[in-house]
Amino acid sequence: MPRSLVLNDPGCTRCKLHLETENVCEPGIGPRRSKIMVVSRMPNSGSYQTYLEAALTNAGLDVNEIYFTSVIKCRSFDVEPRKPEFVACAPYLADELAWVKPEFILAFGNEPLKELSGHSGIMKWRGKVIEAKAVPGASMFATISPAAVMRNPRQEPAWRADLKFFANATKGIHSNVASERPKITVAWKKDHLPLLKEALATADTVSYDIETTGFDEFDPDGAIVSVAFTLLHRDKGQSIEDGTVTIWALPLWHPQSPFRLNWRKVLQYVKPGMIKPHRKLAHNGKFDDRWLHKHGVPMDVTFDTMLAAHILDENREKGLKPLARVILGVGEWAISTKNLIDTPLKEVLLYNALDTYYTFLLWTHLRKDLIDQPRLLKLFMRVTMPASPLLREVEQHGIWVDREKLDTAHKIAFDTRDHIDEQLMQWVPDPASPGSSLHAQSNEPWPTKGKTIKPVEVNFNPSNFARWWLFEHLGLPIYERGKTKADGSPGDPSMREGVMFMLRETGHPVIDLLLERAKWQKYCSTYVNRYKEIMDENHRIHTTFKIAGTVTGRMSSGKADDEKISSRADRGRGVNLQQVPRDPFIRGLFGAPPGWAFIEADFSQVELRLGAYIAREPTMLQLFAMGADLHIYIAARALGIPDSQVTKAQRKEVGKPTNFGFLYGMYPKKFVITMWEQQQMVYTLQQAEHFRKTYFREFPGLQKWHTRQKRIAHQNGRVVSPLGRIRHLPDIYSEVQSVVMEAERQAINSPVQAMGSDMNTLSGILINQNLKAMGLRAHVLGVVHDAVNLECYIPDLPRALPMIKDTMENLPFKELFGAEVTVPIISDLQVGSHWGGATELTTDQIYNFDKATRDLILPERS
DNA sequence: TGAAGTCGCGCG
DNA sequence: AAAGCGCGCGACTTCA
Repeated sequence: MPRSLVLNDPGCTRCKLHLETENVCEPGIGPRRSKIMVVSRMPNSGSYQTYLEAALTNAGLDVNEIYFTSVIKCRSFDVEPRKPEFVACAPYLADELAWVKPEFILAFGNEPLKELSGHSGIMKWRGKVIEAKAVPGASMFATISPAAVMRNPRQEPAWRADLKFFANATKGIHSNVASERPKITVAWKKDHLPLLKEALATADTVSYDIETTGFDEFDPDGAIVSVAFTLLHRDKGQSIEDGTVTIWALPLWHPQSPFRLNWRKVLQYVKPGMIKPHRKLAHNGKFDDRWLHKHGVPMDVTFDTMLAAHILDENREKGLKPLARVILGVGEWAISTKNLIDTPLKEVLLYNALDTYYTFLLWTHLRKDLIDQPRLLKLFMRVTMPASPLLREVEQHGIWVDREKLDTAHKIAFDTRDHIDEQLMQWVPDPASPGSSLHAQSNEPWPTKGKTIKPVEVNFNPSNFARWWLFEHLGLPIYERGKTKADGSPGDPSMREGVMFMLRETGHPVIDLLLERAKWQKYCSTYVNRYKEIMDENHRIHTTFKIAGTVTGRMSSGKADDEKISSRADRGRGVNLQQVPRDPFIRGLFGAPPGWAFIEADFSQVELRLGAYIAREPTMLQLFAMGADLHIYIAARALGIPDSQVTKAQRKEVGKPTNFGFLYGMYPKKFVITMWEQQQMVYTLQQAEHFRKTYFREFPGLQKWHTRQKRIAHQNGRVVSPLGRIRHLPDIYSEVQSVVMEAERQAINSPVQAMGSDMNTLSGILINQNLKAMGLRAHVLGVVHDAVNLECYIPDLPRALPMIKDTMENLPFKELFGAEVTVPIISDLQVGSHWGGATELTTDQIYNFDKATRDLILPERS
């Protein structure tokens, strides 16, 4: 039905915003039939508009030819527009779009993106050409809003690159086709292969990338579709800039490839060339290296552009495409489909080759940035880069699972959960007439699904059913609610553990059952079931580490990104091996195969030691010098008991949270909560305040250090760890106080966490090197923030154990980083057949490892 | 049915 | 007024 255009309606009362503004329903500004439309979230204020126009002009656009408008039409700073407001405003923008009919649309921020394209997630969609759902045929682009850039100036370069990209596109300039680059040589025929091999073998630098099919390199159907190289040749003494750059592509398993049937042989043929150049560049090379190793090419990246970009700026996007956009000003070159097999070979090769070329160009930029920061360069070359081949090995090797134990645990976990469910069912009423049940405390009817009348199913996980059942039907009190909903209605009643502890006081028997059930449910779903699914034929489980996954330099572990796509029936083999429950019921499922021993080597209290060292806190340093255990020390004081009476559980549940909490800026209120939730111990706020004061009086260096870190963060916008790792803290300049305070706490935490994780990574690297140099039969199995796990052939334990301990306790800080570490670093070794329940060895047992010790810790394997 | 957001908990 | 940090993932809900 035709509808007249209503570009603006000053009398609009469609949502509450009209009450909050002087100017109801502001129309856009600019000429009708503009080729370009810019859409913000709300009408821009004068200063934003000025800033925005200057930036657009700078990008090469004529602002007089642009139509500026917004999704929300009423400008208000007091009321946050929510769903109803967006719904109310939508028709106005739709009218404007129909009226102006732009060819190019630029959306600023997530809401305009969503309104115009239906997609959410501005960081994912920025910088791409997106189909504008509202205007068929128009090209749409999105980037972050000028407001976000003004709040956080570090975003500015990338934002300006986005604007430039957009401006070029409106003029028909596409940097991906216009950019000058060497022509790509494709090895189409057998005769070409010697040329490629020779070119590789004589290259100074090779940038490489593979295209693959299948899920991971273990997939029996997995194959390498193609491989490409960008090569740098230079004569002696010639600079990198003056060298000769060539690009090559080699089709392998692709259906149109001439080498489809003998792709493995072809790969083997060029292999000597591939591994010859001393500098090997790749973007996330660990992935390619895993595949190449699997297919007999021992390739290991020496300069990874993803890792370099991350160490230089841990907050930025690290994908090849966003980096190419921001650093090189290159637009999209990706082929549209992810299905390489159905994509014409020529396209695949072009894409593959350009990946290597842009990786190469990125390297020329990133290496300069690193050379400008020598400390960061050292850290990069000595820790970050060597971590890539180490973790490549670790991921390939996997960790051994005791299959029989796993089967038993699986059965126990599911049986236990199901048994608890049966008991809980006694409290569940007849769905038809819940009110008439014996236990009913209310007449509220059984809940239904969303807006339908379909009844929800019984579900004891936190769900609509469980909340209704617990808080309506059984009438238990609501102590806590979740976040207020978008429409302003109160959040759902919380069912978290801490709340359940409080509900215990009601004496209702379902509470303990629910608490117990939650534990077993998690065991079932997250652990035993997953482990069973992903265990390979050698009873091993594999993870994927992210070297550039955290802002502090820690490694993270889990599934690879492409394993997370939920549309895939098989959801990948990866699993997080850094969050295996300490309960021996789960942790004890992992271990070393028969004939081998499992070793967990962890740094004792390392972050606390480093905190004391970095803060130069005299009392703590003295206690550590005396060999004290500060977690026991502080747990005893919090609990009001002698040191000797502190149990392992109390050390973990009271000592650690208290030390780390206060070290990193925790306040008394949270201490009270922690004591209650960990120990069900009641501290009053006054007692907690007193305890905290006592803590800081006892360790006076901490307060000064906190002040120092805050000052540094405010002055420099960043903090630096003793080994040179940088944490940028743009939020320190926020106008919102709570955001600033968060950044201040991060300024305190980051150097400590960064140094601990870099030490741990370095340990893994050096231990692995030493194992190889000594010819020991042992493998690193994983890194867990302050621990390195290994498996070792039992006869080699006497030589491996002392080396591991020595390596960790005597890291070459001075030689590698020029740092003088003045706190004792201690490594504790636990050895056994399995991870959970391994025995901690004394120093004497480690350095004089004998049969008696072996029989003690590995009784069934001696 | 998939995508996105929230909650809660596992680890350090 | 509000205040440990760093992660990954499964279950649930809502929305298109």
